Amino acid sequence: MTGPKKKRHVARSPEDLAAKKNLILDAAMRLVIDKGYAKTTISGVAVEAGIGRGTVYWHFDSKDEMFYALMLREVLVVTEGMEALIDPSSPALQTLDGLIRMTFAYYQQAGQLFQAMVSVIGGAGEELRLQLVDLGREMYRKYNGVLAELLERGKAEGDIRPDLDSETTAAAITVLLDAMYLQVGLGLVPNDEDRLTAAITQLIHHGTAPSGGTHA
Amino acid sequence: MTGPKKKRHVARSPEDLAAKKNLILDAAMRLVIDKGYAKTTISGVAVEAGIGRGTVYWHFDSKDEMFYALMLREVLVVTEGMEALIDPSSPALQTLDGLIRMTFAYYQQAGQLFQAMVSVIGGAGEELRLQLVDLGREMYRKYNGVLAELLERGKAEGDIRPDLDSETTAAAITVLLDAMYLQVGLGLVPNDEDRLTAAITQLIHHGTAPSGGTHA
Amino acid sequence: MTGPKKKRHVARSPEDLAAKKNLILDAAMRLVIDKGYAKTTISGVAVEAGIGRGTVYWHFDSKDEMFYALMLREVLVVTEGMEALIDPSSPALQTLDGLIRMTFAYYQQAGQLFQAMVSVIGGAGEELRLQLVDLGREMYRKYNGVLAELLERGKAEGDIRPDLDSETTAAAITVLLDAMYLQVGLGLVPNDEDRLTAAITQLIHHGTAPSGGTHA
Amino acid sequence: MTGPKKKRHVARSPEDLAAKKNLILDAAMRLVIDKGYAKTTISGVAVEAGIGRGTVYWHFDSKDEMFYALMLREVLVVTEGMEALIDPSSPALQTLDGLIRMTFAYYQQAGQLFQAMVSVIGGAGEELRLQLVDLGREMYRKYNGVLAELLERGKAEGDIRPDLDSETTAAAITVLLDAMYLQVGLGLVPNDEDRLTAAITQLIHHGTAPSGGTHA
DNA sequence: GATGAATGAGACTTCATTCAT
DNA sequence: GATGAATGAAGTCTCATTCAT
Repeated sequence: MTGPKKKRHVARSPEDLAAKKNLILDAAMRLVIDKGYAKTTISGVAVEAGIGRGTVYWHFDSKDEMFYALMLREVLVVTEGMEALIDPSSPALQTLDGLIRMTFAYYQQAGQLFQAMVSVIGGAGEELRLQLVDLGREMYRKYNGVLAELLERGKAEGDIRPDLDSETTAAAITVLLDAMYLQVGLGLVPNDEDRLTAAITQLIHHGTAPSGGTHA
Repeated sequence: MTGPKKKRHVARSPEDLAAKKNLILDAAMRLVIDKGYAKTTISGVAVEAGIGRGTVYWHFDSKDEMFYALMLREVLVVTEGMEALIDPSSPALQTLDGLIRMTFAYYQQAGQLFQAMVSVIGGAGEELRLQLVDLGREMYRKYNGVLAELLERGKAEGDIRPDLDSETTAAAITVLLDAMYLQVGLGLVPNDEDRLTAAITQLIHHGTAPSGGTHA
Repeated sequence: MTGPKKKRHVARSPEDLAAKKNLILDAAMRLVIDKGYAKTTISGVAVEAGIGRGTVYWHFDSKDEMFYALMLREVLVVTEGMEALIDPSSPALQTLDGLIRMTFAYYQQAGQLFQAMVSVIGGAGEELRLQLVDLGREMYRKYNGVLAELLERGKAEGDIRPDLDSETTAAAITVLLDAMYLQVGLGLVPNDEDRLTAAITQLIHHGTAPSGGTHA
Repeated sequence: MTGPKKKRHVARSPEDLAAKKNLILDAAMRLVIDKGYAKTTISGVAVEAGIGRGTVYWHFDSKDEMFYALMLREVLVVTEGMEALIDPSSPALQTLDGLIRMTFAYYQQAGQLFQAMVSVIGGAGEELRLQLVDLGREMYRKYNGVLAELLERGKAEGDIRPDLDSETTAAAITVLLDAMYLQVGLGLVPNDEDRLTAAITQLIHHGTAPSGGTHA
């Protein structure tokens, strides 16, 4: 033996285990954002997390299982944040505006999640791919549901046109917010939270027609 | 040589060459849609195209170069289709509606392109990734430009609110159309071209506010 | 410490230690019979034995050492059973017949030992391999010695041809009995103890020649 | 590029391919005899064969598939050699003696096959294991069949006791010859072809009973 | 005494790329 | 022009072994 022995931290309590898992997932998240799923290696994750290669496999059964755990964790963070925003006692329209603003504020996080997820879906094996599509479907369903409910509530409160197709419009708003990240990310639109929120809010509420217009 | 010689097609003219290239790219497109970039191998492309493994390398320098050529080809098909639709002599609003309808009609193709591109971006090396981001940026810029111009023309024609932020709204509409595919693809929204077009058109033109409303 | 403490059995006396060792070896024997040496892991042995992974290493220095201990234990069981059968006061021929019958009765055990041993020899490292070859050599030498002695005694008693090559014949009988397991195990020969004993006994005593024949 | 490029021999004809395959199998056979299946690595085989690691996978789908091909090849060599020996026009007893002598002469080869096969069986995965047991069963069945037929023919020719259990005896002789290798290999019995053949022949023909004896 | 988290060497395998034919 | 055999870098994963608790 020539070199000094490496210190070894051993997780003993369930909390330690969860913390170690999160440590690994943090490293994986950083790498998948930086280089994509395909170029993210278990070896790299171990180095980034400052642990041994085999340790990753002690906490996760396989690369794909690890990435599923990562996506699940991230999705929970985002959806829980969203749900916390809903306040049934305030007007629907106000909550809707808040949701839009929150989504943009979440961009850093939600956008990375979106980016990571398509990357993983693009590179993963058949099984993980299906699981992730399910996960994404669930997340969208929840988001759509919240929005559709808000729109319906807005109708009842007289702030939303009664003939609006709530479900489809909810889906449209969802993707509008989500995918907007792409354009921001590509640098095509300045990342100005106020301007973005204003433009989207205006578009959603009043559309492109002139005020009081009767077009089509 | 002991066995009988195998037949092989020898391309002679430039047209043959281009045709062969397209044959390979067709195979690659099919595979990348089906299994994603990471699981699409040069070997698989050769088999799918019905040619020898080495032949792919006679037509393309590398896997990444081949996928760049593929993405470029697909982007051109979509953007050229879009540009063909612009008719300066008809009202802007009518052209905008046509563009929205066309985009949904293109979904099958544009959606696959979108899907393929994120998969390739997620799996590709640094260089190809940057090139593809550039390509996507260019495509979006073009699409955004066309839309912004239409919106501006609509203002001049009195069909669009003069205070509308044309650029940001154009970007919003672009991603709205693009990303809507995700939800359709996930089966969350029924793939009904008429209903989709109507909902999006309504949203864009009139927003969610009640007709004639004065909501801030 | 946050969780409740797990019960654990603590061996105190030497007997407990030996019992625990045997518990582990039992588990190892089961696994090596079922899946072969290569696919038998320390982890699997620990689970099978119902103890912790690290505990195996408290009782044995290494995987190979553990398997050597296992093979040694099994060999002792078989050879001791054999030696108990020898009764110098009864006729050699009768003892020989008893030995043959006992060997077949032992098949379940001896056959598993044989099977396990070749598996371990096939998968083990150089050192264990040599030790096991030594062990096998020793076992065969003992068995051969007993047989050769019986044959010699049979000659003195007039029941065995005086010109018989006792040593080689003893070796032949040994392998005949041992390897017969393979054919039984492969299902090529019915596992009928009486028929097997009769055929082998006949062959050993009288060969294939017609009774009283003078062939060759 | 710093080093000189390695020469590369490319097999083109089917004969070249078969030769290359055999080259690889030769290397694998040498290694599995020397170190056992578990310690024989694809990497090692490639080095031993003087080719690249990946080349092994061009010719064989997996390690197990390669070893199945190896076992099949070796079994064919041995069984074909055996069958070539059968001459229906010469007396059965003489052919039997020839078969015994041949088997000992084959020991170098057959013994290695036996040794390799148990090693592979001990270390291989479930599927290969079952295939090899099938292969061994087939080989034994063939060998047993030839011997049983010879014994039956010997009965008809009056050289063999008519009450002999041909099938069981054939199985006994087969394993006698096969497993005898173990003892020779262990150095317990001198590898003297003449002495071995004589002892076995004597045992088979006349057993251990005194000439003309009426024991049992 | 006993445990299980942690480790890293090394195995199998895939696949982009090269090149003799 | 076209092919497919050959190559080796690199990735995922297993598992014997160590050691803090």
